[in-house]
Amino acid sequence: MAERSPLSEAVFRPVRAGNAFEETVERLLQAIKLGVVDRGDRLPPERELAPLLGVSRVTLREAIRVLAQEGYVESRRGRSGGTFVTYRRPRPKSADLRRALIAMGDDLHDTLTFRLAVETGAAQLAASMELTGEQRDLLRLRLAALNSAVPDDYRRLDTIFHLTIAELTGSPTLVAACADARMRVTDLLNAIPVLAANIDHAAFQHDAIAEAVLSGDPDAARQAVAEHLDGTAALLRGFLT
Amino acid sequence: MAERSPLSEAVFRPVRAGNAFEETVERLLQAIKLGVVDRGDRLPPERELAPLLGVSRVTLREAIRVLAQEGYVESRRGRSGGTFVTYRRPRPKSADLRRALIAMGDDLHDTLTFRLAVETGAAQLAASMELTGEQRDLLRLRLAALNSAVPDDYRRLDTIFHLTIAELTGSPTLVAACADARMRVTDLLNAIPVLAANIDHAAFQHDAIAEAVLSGDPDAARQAVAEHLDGTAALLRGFLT
DNA sequence: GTTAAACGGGCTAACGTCAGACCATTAAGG
DNA sequence: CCTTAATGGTCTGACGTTAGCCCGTTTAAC
Repeated sequence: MAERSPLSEAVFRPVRAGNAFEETVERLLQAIKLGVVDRGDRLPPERELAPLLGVSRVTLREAIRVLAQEGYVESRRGRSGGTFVTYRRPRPKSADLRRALIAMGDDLHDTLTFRLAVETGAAQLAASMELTGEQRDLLRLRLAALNSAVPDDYRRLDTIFHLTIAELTGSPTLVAACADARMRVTDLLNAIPVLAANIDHAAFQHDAIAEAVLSGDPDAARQAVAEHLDGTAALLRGFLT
Repeated sequence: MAERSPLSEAVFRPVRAGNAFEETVERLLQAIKLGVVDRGDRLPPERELAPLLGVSRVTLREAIRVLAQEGYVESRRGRSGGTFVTYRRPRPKSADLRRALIAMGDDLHDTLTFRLAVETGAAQLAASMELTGEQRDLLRLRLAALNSAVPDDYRRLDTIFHLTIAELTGSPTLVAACADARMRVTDLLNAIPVLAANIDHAAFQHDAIAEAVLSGDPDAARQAVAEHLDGTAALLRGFLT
């Protein structure tokens, strides 16, 4: 009789996360923090971006205004003007991390679980598909970029590598889900120092993931992603104790 | 430079699927068609449901009005009144299925891929967790209900069984993702006749899934779900040729 | 039998959002 | 150098959405 149950909660959950303005800010932040648009890059012109986001130009501009005030972007007028990303990842501080972790509360388990599910699912599927030459090249390219990243660019290229796996499945919904999942841990990851030892370890795992996907070994791909994400999850949970 | 790429598309996709009214209709249809609220069940009172959906009562009532016109629900006033589900799954017609399949177009691959990813991910995770006695009982209960379902109730209880797996992970986001994925194939599944042979085969697979989850065998759980969903996917794709 | 609680049904005034037109600024192209 | 295209910046009028209040109906509780 539709008592209060997780199923009801899943279906009777909010239809929208906030008002159009807030959601637009959030989405632009996602693009910036995930590094889909890098520092110095230009956002699409307002007249293109607004319809892409399904929002009026007025609303989009309000969102941009806030981001400009917060120092994420800068707008320039005139031909070959536009809105440019100025965001710099802040220096990681473990105090930030603790605060962010505590702020997430119960959502931490939800977030990490969801991320593990969608990313392992994506890797498994990507590895079980017939990939075109272009797709293989793309994955290799992204892996190489990640492996030769300077520390400042590391998180950004790591994100893009992970999303590339999802991209290979050809499911836009799955890519979006992985992007959302990643976004929910971005602030946490950005607060973790990028240490050489960690990078080496991660690089090893990234190679394993790419290798498994390219050689068409679904189980190995899933396993490699699971181990990789479990490492991050354990690291984060460790800060909570 | 943020060219047109799957990554940009993922992050510069619409912030909302439609207006509040349309999304509310869609969500209520989800609740009804997935069978979270069964025929004869009452929806939560408008004054409770509106805030749950994050929408004003006016908007909710407009959505309900449409659903009432379409014959999905009926409202009664007075104490112990409310809005009651009257929806009956229509007789499956293969013409409906063809039409629905063609209408989905490219979304079919996206939908099936996404569903496979999230449901296998959920099963894998559920099987790798320490389940409480209550959780184990819940899963057994839902499996038993499904196995003794009359044909009319079959799809509904099948949906609930699948979502129960996701529920075990304790991740509301993952449950929501599975519910969304399921919703996107509901119309297709409802257009497939419920044949005894298919049910038997599915029952076998459902047992395998539950068994794997309960005995804590992640790989078997994932595998069983994958086989189960691949069967459905193949069936659907078969109708397209 | 009376009362009060729990519903759906309907108003209104304020606010958010939209589409579209127009202005201001800058640099590319001729 | 001048023109024009491409951008951000601004305004207006219409529409969707909201919060809050009150009404009408039904029935459970007393």
